Amino acid sequence: MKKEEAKRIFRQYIKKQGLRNTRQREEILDVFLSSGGHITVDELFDKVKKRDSSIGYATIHRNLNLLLEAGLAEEIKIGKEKTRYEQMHMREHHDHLICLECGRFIEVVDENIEKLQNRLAEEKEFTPVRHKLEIYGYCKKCR
Amino acid sequence: MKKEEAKRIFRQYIKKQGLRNTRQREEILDVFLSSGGHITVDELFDKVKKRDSSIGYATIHRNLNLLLEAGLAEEIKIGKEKTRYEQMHMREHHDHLICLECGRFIEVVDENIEKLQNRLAEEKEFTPVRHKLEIYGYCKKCR
DNA sequence: GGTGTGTTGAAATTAATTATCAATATCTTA
DNA sequence: TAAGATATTGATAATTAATTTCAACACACC
Repeated sequence: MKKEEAKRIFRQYIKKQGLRNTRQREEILDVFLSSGGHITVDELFDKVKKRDSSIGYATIHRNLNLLLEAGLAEEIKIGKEKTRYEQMHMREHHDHLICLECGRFIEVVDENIEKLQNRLAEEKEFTPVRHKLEIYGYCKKCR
Repeated sequence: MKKEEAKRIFRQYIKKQGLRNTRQREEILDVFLSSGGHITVDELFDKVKKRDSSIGYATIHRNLNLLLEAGLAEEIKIGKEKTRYEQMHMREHHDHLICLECGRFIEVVDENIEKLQNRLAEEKEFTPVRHKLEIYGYCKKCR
Protein backbone atom coordinates (compact mmCIF):
# COMPACT_ATOMS: atom_id res chain seq x y z
CA MET A 1 0.00 0.00 0.00
CA LYS A 2 1.23 3.40 -0.98
CA LYS A 3 0.41 4.92 2.36
CA GLU A 4 2.99 2.79 4.10
CA GLU A 5 5.61 3.84 1.62
CA ALA A 6 4.83 7.48 2.26
CA LYS A 7 5.08 6.88 5.98
CA ARG A 8 8.44 5.21 5.55
CA ILE A 9 9.71 8.18 3.57
CA PHE A 10 8.56 10.56 6.28
CA ARG A 11 10.08 8.55 9.12
CA GLN A 12 13.32 8.31 7.19
CA TYR A 13 13.36 12.06 6.66
CA ILE A 14 12.71 12.67 10.36
CA LYS A 15 15.55 10.43 11.38
CA LYS A 16 17.96 11.81 8.85
CA GLN A 17 17.36 15.30 10.22
CA GLY A 18 18.10 14.14 13.75
CA LEU A 19 14.49 14.67 14.75
CA ARG A 20 12.25 12.39 16.78
CA ASN A 21 9.07 10.59 16.04
CA THR A 22 6.12 11.24 18.30
CA ARG A 23 2.56 10.13 18.82
CA GLN A 24 1.28 13.46 17.50
CA ARG A 25 3.54 13.36 14.47
CA GLU A 26 2.33 9.89 13.52
CA GLU A 27 -1.26 10.92 14.04
CA ILE A 28 -0.94 13.96 11.80
CA LEU A 29 0.91 11.97 9.16
CA ASP A 30 -1.75 9.30 9.11
CA VAL A 31 -4.65 11.75 8.94
CA PHE A 32 -2.94 13.73 6.21
CA LEU A 33 -2.33 10.63 4.13
CA SER A 34 -5.89 9.43 4.69
CA SER A 35 -7.42 12.72 3.65
CA GLY A 36 -8.66 13.31 0.14
CA GLY A 37 -6.83 15.39 -2.37
CA HIS A 38 -6.40 18.88 -1.00
CA ILE A 39 -6.79 19.78 2.64
CA THR A 40 -6.57 23.07 4.49
CA VAL A 41 -4.79 23.53 7.82
CA ASP A 42 -8.11 23.93 9.62
CA GLU A 43 -9.59 20.81 8.10
CA LEU A 44 -6.53 18.83 9.06
CA PHE A 45 -6.64 20.29 12.56
CA ASP A 46 -10.29 19.29 12.99
CA LYS A 47 -9.71 15.75 11.78
CA VAL A 48 -6.68 15.23 13.98
CA LYS A 49 -8.52 16.69 16.95
CA LYS A 50 -11.18 14.02 16.64
CA ARG A 51 -8.55 11.39 17.32
CA ASP A 52 -6.58 13.33 19.88
CA SER A 53 -8.38 16.31 21.29
CA SER A 54 -5.34 17.55 23.19
CA ILE A 55 -3.34 18.33 20.07
CA GLY A 56 -2.39 21.95 19.47
CA TYR A 57 -2.77 24.08 16.40
CA ALA A 58 0.90 24.95 16.32
CA THR A 59 1.79 21.28 16.17
CA ILE A 60 -0.26 20.88 13.03
CA HIS A 61 1.64 23.72 11.43
CA ARG A 62 5.02 22.46 12.53
CA ASN A 63 4.37 19.04 11.12
CA LEU A 64 2.85 20.30 7.90
CA ASN A 65 6.07 22.17 7.37
CA LEU A 66 7.98 18.95 7.87
CA LEU A 67 5.74 17.22 5.35
CA LEU A 68 6.54 19.99 2.89
CA GLU A 69 10.25 19.68 3.53
CA ALA A 70 10.10 15.93 3.17
CA GLY A 71 8.44 16.42 -0.21
CA LEU A 72 5.28 14.59 0.82
CA ALA A 73 3.08 17.65 0.62
CA GLU A 74 2.82 20.68 -1.59
CA GLU A 75 1.13 23.99 -0.99
CA ILE A 76 -1.44 25.10 -3.50
CA LYS A 77 -2.96 28.50 -3.31
CA ILE A 78 -5.62 29.61 -5.73
CA GLY A 79 -6.76 33.19 -5.86
CA LYS A 80 -7.95 34.45 -2.50
CA GLU A 81 -8.82 31.01 -1.18
CA LYS A 82 -7.14 29.37 1.77
CA THR A 83 -3.90 27.55 1.19
CA ARG A 84 -4.40 23.86 0.66
CA TYR A 85 -1.96 21.03 1.10
CA GLU A 86 -1.82 18.36 -1.51
CA GLN A 87 -0.37 14.88 -1.11
CA MET A 88 2.60 14.24 -3.33
CA HIS A 89 3.36 10.55 -2.88
CA MET A 90 0.05 8.91 -2.20
CA ARG A 91 -1.65 10.11 -5.30
CA GLU A 92 -0.62 9.99 -8.91
CA HIS A 93 0.73 13.24 -10.26
CA HIS A 94 -1.85 15.36 -12.00
CA ASP A 95 -2.39 18.88 -13.25
CA HIS A 96 -5.38 21.11 -12.61
CA LEU A 97 -8.02 22.76 -14.70
CA ILE A 98 -9.56 25.44 -12.50
CA CYS A 99 -12.86 27.11 -13.28
CA LEU A 100 -12.79 30.87 -12.85
CA GLU A 101 -16.55 30.92 -12.41
CA CYS A 102 -17.41 28.12 -9.98
CA GLY A 103 -13.97 27.28 -8.63
CA ARG A 104 -14.22 23.63 -9.56
CA PHE A 105 -11.01 21.60 -9.90
CA ILE A 106 -10.59 19.08 -12.65
CA GLU A 107 -7.60 16.80 -12.32
CA VAL A 108 -5.87 15.83 -15.54
CA VAL A 109 -2.73 14.24 -16.86
CA ASP A 110 -1.23 14.32 -20.31
CA GLU A 111 1.80 12.21 -20.97
CA ASN A 112 2.82 14.27 -23.97
CA ILE A 113 2.84 17.49 -22.02
CA GLU A 114 4.92 15.84 -19.32
CA LYS A 115 7.45 14.72 -21.90
CA LEU A 116 7.67 18.11 -23.54
CA GLN A 117 8.20 19.73 -20.16
CA ASN A 118 11.14 17.48 -19.48
CA ARG A 119 12.60 18.21 -22.86
CA LEU A 120 12.15 21.93 -22.35
CA ALA A 121 13.91 21.76 -18.99
CA GLU A 122 16.74 19.74 -20.50
CA GLU A 123 17.26 22.35 -23.21
CA LYS A 124 17.86 24.91 -20.49
CA GLU A 125 20.27 22.59 -18.70
CA PHE A 126 17.78 22.28 -15.91
CA THR A 127 17.06 19.08 -14.01
CA PRO A 128 13.32 18.88 -13.38
CA VAL A 129 12.10 17.36 -10.13
CA ARG A 130 8.42 18.16 -10.17
CA HIS A 131 6.08 20.68 -11.65
CA LYS A 132 2.78 22.38 -11.23
CA LEU A 133 0.46 23.19 -14.10
CA GLU A 134 -2.75 25.08 -13.55
CA ILE A 135 -5.01 25.98 -16.44
CA TYR A 136 -7.60 28.61 -15.60
CA GLY A 137 -10.75 29.01 -17.62
CA TYR A 138 -14.39 27.97 -17.73
CA CYS A 139 -15.69 24.48 -17.17
CA LYS A 140 -18.38 22.67 -19.09
CA LYS A 141 -21.16 24.06 -16.92
CA CYS A 142 -19.93 27.63 -16.80
CA ARG A 143 -18.70 28.35 -20.29
CA MET B 1 3.87 51.05 -26.72
CA LYS B 2 2.44 48.18 -24.71
CA LYS B 3 2.37 50.15 -21.51
CA GLU B 4 -0.20 52.53 -22.86
CA GLU B 5 -2.39 49.66 -23.89
CA ALA B 6 -2.22 48.19 -20.42
CA LYS B 7 -3.12 51.55 -18.95
CA ARG B 8 -6.09 51.82 -21.25
CA ILE B 9 -7.31 48.39 -20.18
CA PHE B 10 -7.02 49.37 -16.54
CA ARG B 11 -8.81 52.69 -16.97
CA GLN B 12 -11.55 50.96 -18.87
CA TYR B 13 -11.96 48.40 -16.12
CA ILE B 14 -12.11 51.13 -13.48
CA LYS B 15 -14.78 52.99 -15.36
CA LYS B 16 -16.83 49.90 -16.11
CA GLN B 17 -16.93 49.10 -12.39
CA GLY B 18 -18.21 52.58 -11.59
CA LEU B 19 -14.95 53.44 -9.86
CA ARG B 20 -12.88 56.58 -10.15
CA ASN B 21 -9.43 57.31 -11.34
CA THR B 22 -7.08 59.05 -8.94
CA ARG B 23 -3.59 60.44 -8.81
CA GLN B 24 -2.49 57.58 -6.54
CA ARG B 25 -4.08 54.95 -8.75
CA GLU B 26 -2.28 56.26 -11.82
CA GLU B 27 0.98 56.43 -9.95
CA ILE B 28 0.74 52.85 -8.76
CA LEU B 29 -0.31 51.66 -12.19
CA ASP B 30 2.62 53.38 -13.83
CA VAL B 31 5.17 52.13 -11.31
CA PHE B 32 3.82 48.60 -11.54
CA LEU B 33 4.00 48.59 -15.32
CA SER B 34 7.49 50.08 -15.25
CA SER B 35 8.79 47.51 -12.81
CA GLY B 36 10.60 44.43 -13.95
CA GLY B 37 9.05 41.02 -14.00
CA HIS B 38 7.95 40.12 -10.51
CA ILE B 39 7.53 42.64 -7.73
CA THR B 40 6.54 42.27 -4.08
CA VAL B 41 4.09 44.55 -2.29
CA ASP B 42 6.91 46.11 -0.29
CA GLU B 43 9.03 46.77 -3.35
CA LEU B 44 6.11 48.39 -5.08
CA PHE B 45 5.35 50.44 -1.98
CA ASP B 46 8.93 51.70 -1.78
CA LYS B 47 9.04 52.65 -5.44
CA VAL B 48 5.74 54.47 -5.32
CA LYS B 49 6.77 56.25 -2.13
CA LYS B 50 9.74 57.76 -3.93
CA ARG B 51 7.38 59.56 -6.26
CA ASP B 52 4.73 60.36 -3.70
CA SER B 53 5.84 59.98 -0.13
CA SER B 54 2.36 60.53 1.25
CA ILE B 55 0.94 57.36 -0.22
CA GLY B 56 -0.32 54.72 2.19
CA TYR B 57 0.35 51.03 2.35
CA ALA B 58 -3.33 50.12 2.21
CA THR B 59 -3.71 52.01 -1.04
CA ILE B 60 -1.03 49.86 -2.60
CA HIS B 61 -2.92 46.76 -1.56
CA ARG B 62 -6.27 48.06 -2.71
CA ASN B 63 -4.94 48.91 -6.12
CA LEU B 64 -2.97 45.71 -6.52
CA ASN B 65 -6.24 43.89 -5.96
CA LEU B 66 -7.80 45.96 -8.72
CA LEU B 67 -4.91 45.10 -11.01
CA LEU B 68 -5.53 41.43 -10.26
CA GLU B 69 -9.25 41.77 -10.95
CA ALA B 70 -8.57 43.62 -14.16
CA GLY B 71 -6.34 40.76 -15.23
CA LEU B 72 -3.24 42.93 -15.49
CA ALA B 73 -1.43 41.24 -12.65
CA GLU B 74 -1.11 37.75 -11.29
CA GLU B 75 0.02 36.53 -7.90
CA ILE B 76 2.87 34.10 -7.79
CA LYS B 77 3.89 32.50 -4.56
CA ILE B 78 6.83 30.17 -4.37
CA GLY B 79 7.53 28.17 -1.25
CA LYS B 80 7.90 30.37 1.79
CA GLU B 81 8.88 33.45 -0.18
CA LYS B 82 6.85 36.62 -0.28
CA THR B 83 4.03 36.82 -2.76
CA ARG B 84 5.08 38.50 -5.97
CA TYR B 85 2.97 40.22 -8.57
CA GLU B 86 3.65 39.58 -12.19
CA GLN B 87 2.59 41.72 -15.10
CA MET B 88 0.21 39.97 -17.44
CA HIS B 89 -0.21 42.34 -20.37
CA MET B 90 3.07 44.15 -20.64
CA ARG B 91 5.17 41.08 -20.98
CA GLU B 92 4.85 38.07 -23.22
CA HIS B 93 3.44 35.00 -21.55
CA HIS B 94 6.05 32.65 -20.19
CA ASP B 95 6.43 29.72 -17.85
CA HIS B 96 8.95 29.33 -15.06
CA LEU B 97 11.77 26.97 -14.25
CA ILE B 98 12.49 27.45 -10.56
CA CYS B 99 15.68 26.25 -8.91
CA LEU B 100 15.08 24.48 -5.61
CA GLU B 101 18.64 25.23 -4.55
CA CYS B 102 19.29 28.89 -5.37
CA GLY B 103 15.76 30.07 -6.06
CA ARG B 104 16.62 31.39 -9.51
CA PHE B 105 13.80 31.89 -12.02
CA ILE B 106 14.26 30.99 -15.64
CA GLU B 107 11.56 32.21 -17.98
CA VAL B 108 10.65 29.93 -20.84
CA VAL B 109 8.06 29.40 -23.52
CA ASP B 110 7.29 26.37 -25.60
CA GLU B 111 4.71 26.68 -28.31
CA ASN B 112 4.11 22.95 -28.44
CA ILE B 113 3.31 22.73 -24.77
CA GLU B 114 0.93 25.64 -25.12
CA LYS B 115 -0.86 23.87 -27.95
CA LEU B 116 -1.12 20.60 -26.07
CA GLN B 117 -2.53 22.40 -23.08
CA ASN B 118 -5.28 23.90 -25.17
CA ARG B 119 -6.06 20.52 -26.69
CA LEU B 120 -6.16 18.90 -23.25
CA ALA B 121 -8.55 21.56 -21.98
CA GLU B 122 -10.76 21.13 -25.02
CA GLU B 123 -10.99 17.39 -24.43
CA LYS B 124 -12.40 18.11 -20.99
CA GLU B 125 -14.87 20.61 -22.47
CA PHE B 126 -13.00 23.35 -20.69
CA THR B 127 -12.35 26.80 -22.16
CA PRO B 128 -8.84 27.85 -21.20
CA VAL B 129 -8.17 31.50 -20.46
CA ARG B 130 -4.67 31.45 -19.06
CA HIS B 131 -2.35 29.08 -17.30
CA LYS B 132 0.57 28.85 -14.99
CA LEU B 133 3.34 26.31 -15.37
CA GLU B 134 6.13 26.04 -12.86
CA ILE B 135 8.82 23.42 -13.17
CA TYR B 136 10.87 22.92 -10.02
CA GLY B 137 14.31 21.37 -10.11
CA TYR B 138 17.97 22.25 -10.25
CA CYS B 139 19.51 24.83 -12.54
CA LYS B 140 22.76 24.57 -14.48
CA LYS B 141 24.83 25.87 -11.59
CA CYS B 142 23.19 23.84 -8.85
CA ARG B 143 22.64 20.46 -10.38
C1' DG C 1 -18.52 75.34 -9.50
C1' DG C 2 -21.53 72.35 -6.58
C1' DT C 3 -22.61 67.83 -5.00
C1' DG C 4 -22.84 62.81 -4.35
C1' DT C 5 -20.04 59.23 -3.54
C1' DG C 6 -15.69 56.70 -4.30
C1' DT C 7 -10.89 57.07 -2.44
C1' DT C 8 -7.31 57.97 0.62
C1' DG C 9 -4.10 57.61 4.76
C1' DA C 10 -3.65 56.15 9.36
C1' DA C 11 -4.75 53.15 12.58
C1' DA C 12 -7.31 49.24 14.11
C1' DT C 13 -8.69 44.69 13.01
C1' DT C 14 -8.54 40.17 11.22
C1' DA C 15 -6.27 36.12 9.64
C1' DA C 16 -2.40 33.13 9.21
C1' DT C 17 1.85 31.52 10.71
C1' DT C 18 5.76 31.35 13.68
C1' DA C 19 8.34 31.98 18.06
C1' DT C 20 8.67 31.42 23.06
C1' DC C 21 8.93 28.65 27.06
C1' DA C 22 8.21 25.45 30.73
C1' DA C 23 6.76 20.73 31.05
C1' DT C 24 7.09 16.42 28.90
C1' DA C 25 8.44 12.67 25.83
C1' DT C 26 11.68 10.41 22.89
C1' DC C 27 15.93 8.20 21.63
C1' DT C 28 20.53 6.88 22.43
C1' DT C 29 23.90 4.96 25.25
C1' DA C 30 25.67 2.81 28.97
C1' DT D 1 16.19 -0.50 31.41
C1' DA D 2 17.47 3.55 33.61
C1' DA D 3 19.46 7.97 32.81
C1' DG D 4 20.52 11.94 30.47
C1' DA D 5 20.58 15.00 26.62
C1' DT D 6 17.60 17.29 23.84
C1' DA D 7 13.67 17.48 20.59
C1' DT D 8 8.62 18.14 20.94
C1' DT D 9 4.47 19.64 22.69
C1' DG D 10 0.55 22.80 24.00
C1' DA D 11 -0.71 27.31 25.24
C1' DT D 12 0.03 31.72 24.42
C1' DA D 13 2.39 35.64 22.75
C1' DA D 14 4.34 37.72 18.91
C1' DT D 15 4.89 38.48 14.18
C1' DT D 16 3.47 39.11 9.55
C1' DA D 17 0.32 40.04 5.89
C1' DA D 18 -3.82 41.73 4.28
C1' DT D 19 -8.20 43.94 5.03
C1' DT D 20 -11.46 47.05 7.25
C1' DT D 21 -12.89 51.27 9.36
C1' DC D 22 -13.67 56.09 9.30
C1' DA D 23 -13.28 60.98 8.85
C1' DA D 24 -11.29 64.09 5.54
C1' DC D 25 -10.70 64.62 0.90
C1' DA D 26 -11.06 64.56 -4.19
C1' DC D 27 -12.88 62.97 -8.46
C1' DA D 28 -16.56 62.92 -12.02
C1' DC D 29 -20.94 64.00 -13.58
C1' DC D 30 -24.24 67.61 -13.68
